[in-house]
Amino acid sequence: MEEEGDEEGEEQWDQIWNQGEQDYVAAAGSNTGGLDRMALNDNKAGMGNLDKERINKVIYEMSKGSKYYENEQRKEEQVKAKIAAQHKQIQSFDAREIEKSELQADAMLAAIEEMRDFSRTIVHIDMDAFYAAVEMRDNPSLKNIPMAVGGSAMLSTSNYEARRFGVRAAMPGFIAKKLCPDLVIVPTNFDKYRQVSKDVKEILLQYDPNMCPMSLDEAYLDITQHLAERKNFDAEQKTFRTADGEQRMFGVDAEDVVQEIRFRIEVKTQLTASAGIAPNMMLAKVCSDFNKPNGQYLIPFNRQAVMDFVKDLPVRKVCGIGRVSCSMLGAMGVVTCSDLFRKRGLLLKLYSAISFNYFLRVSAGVGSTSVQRGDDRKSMSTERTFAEINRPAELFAKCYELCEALVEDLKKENLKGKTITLKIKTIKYIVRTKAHSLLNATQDVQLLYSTARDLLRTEIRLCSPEPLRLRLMGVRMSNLSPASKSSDTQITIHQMLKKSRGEQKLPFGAVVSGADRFLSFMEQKDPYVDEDLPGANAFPDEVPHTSTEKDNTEFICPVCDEHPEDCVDLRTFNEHIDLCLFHTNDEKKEEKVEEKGEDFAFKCPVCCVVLKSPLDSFNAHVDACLNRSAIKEILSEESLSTPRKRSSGASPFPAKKPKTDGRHTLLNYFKSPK
DNA sequence: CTATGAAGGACCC
DNA sequence: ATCCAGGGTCCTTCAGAG
Repeated sequence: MEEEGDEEGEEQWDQIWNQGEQDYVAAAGSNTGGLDRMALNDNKAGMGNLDKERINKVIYEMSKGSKYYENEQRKEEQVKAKIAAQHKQIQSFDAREIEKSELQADAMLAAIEEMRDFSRTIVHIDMDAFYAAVEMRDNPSLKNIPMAVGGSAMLSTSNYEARRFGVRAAMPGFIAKKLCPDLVIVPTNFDKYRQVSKDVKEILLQYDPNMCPMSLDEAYLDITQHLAERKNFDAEQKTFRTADGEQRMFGVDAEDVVQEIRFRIEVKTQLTASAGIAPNMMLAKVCSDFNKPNGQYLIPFNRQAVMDFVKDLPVRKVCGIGRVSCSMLGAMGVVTCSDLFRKRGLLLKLYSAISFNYFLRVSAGVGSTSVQRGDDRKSMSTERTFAEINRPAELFAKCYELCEALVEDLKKENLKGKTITLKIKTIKYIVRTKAHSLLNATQDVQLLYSTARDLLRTEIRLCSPEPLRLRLMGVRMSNLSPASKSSDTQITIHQMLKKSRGEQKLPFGAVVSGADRFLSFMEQKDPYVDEDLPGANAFPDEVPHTSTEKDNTEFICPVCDEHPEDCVDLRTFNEHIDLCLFHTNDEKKEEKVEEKGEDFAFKCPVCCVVLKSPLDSFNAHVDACLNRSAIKEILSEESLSTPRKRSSGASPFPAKKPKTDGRHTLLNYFKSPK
């Protein structure tokens, strides 16, 4: 979107350009109960102060007392504490230190100046109120009325009518409705936006084949090459016509080219775009916001022009300096980019090298000039907000759902990953993440779930005997690598279990737990068993009276991995899980494993070897077994090329292994000569 | 002492 | 009556491993 939700520029910044400091001071307005981060926080010109006050008041009235608001207050306190700590630190510096730092900073600045580059013409294109504009285009009845795209929980963007009421992106729909009772909220339609985005991209690619899209509605271009070639264009190559046949010819300068781009976008999509033209990406981005909507702005390609532009530019306008940084900087009197320079001595001492370098570059108006498409993605995730869930069984079920969804996405892009992160948000909006890395990357639902489930289980236990009350759960996969061809043909644990199910008695260990089966009949969708299971519709509280037959093999507890005999239906099963969670601590569990050591053997579902190792080791073993190609790489020998054929006598795993170094034992084993 | 993984945040759209 | 998203990236800090 062209605005971040808490800020935007609708008209030229004339009135707001020098307003940074006032904004900062005024932000702690009385209407928001002193909570800066709740305020409308807008820079919009053309909105009377009265309106602003009213809007902030409505937002505050709607928010105060809510769990959300309380959490915002908590976060606000944290920021205040950070600022206080910073203040204390500042006071500990003496003037000479600062002077010394200034000299150092000047040296760095000289290096930055060295790298200043005016040779590239960078353009940032930004579609105006993109989602809203698309919806209005496709449904003219939405034009001229305040509307927004999103849901009652959150708006993605709003049209300009709605913005007059203070309705904007990143605002929950129910508050927006309060601000503007006539507001029409239409649901997002990403497929449509993607299509429009594609149409726009097609145009942009003609000006820069390496064009770099940042999202559906914005992109960076380097039109240097195009400008050079354009000099030899004939009239026809610079002429475009509207749908009505009205034609227009464009010039050869950067501004002409951008006019042309925007013209073509509008002809093709009936949507307007704004653009910024500058010697680097940082400036181009700021510029595209300058004459929004449907405008463009160019910063002349010389040092003086850049410095003039940057002089009074509020740091908040710079991409990368957000709400928190802005108030931290504001607390030491830094509001504009030139303030960054003035306070360079202080900043050097206060911030990390990376941050400080970034600040210096901003102060000098220096930014990146290479619009390289970022390489491959780093992570993939799914998360969902829901009405409170606190029953463990339901939490595990949600977790499984998310894992399934994530795996589906991973497979779409043919990716596998090593690190699994569970994200939870409590009903108090407290966010926590827990991560665990596997030995080898995987794409397998069961493996993903078994890991995520363990993380979730730990969290549930952590707050025991209180229930874990969540409003959001998410699963992320990182440490990604392409799922190789060999892994396409690799035997999945799914298939493996299907095969071995008949002859194998439980336990399978942690890799395939009871939760899987439990979930599978809850969802009427069994991951690896074809037969129908009882109680398909029984979740969570309804007892499947239709099945009186006692088949407790299906009730395998995701906590203790056992199938307790007293579980005859879902109700008793849920009770068991609760009991298990709240009365079994980790020590007990480990004792159990220890105790049962001898008869508690796991049979690897992949290589069929029986392992008498702790659960952790067993998991590690299966990880390894599942990824035979990886093993091959480690080995590059013949001995384990067909792990499944190994005789049961020769375990591919050290029989007894201290579980503390489980992570590397496997590797060591493979490396060491037999 | 350093390279690394986990956890937590800030930011962006 | 309802009562603040979801998909990413990058940076910082901390702790334990090598």
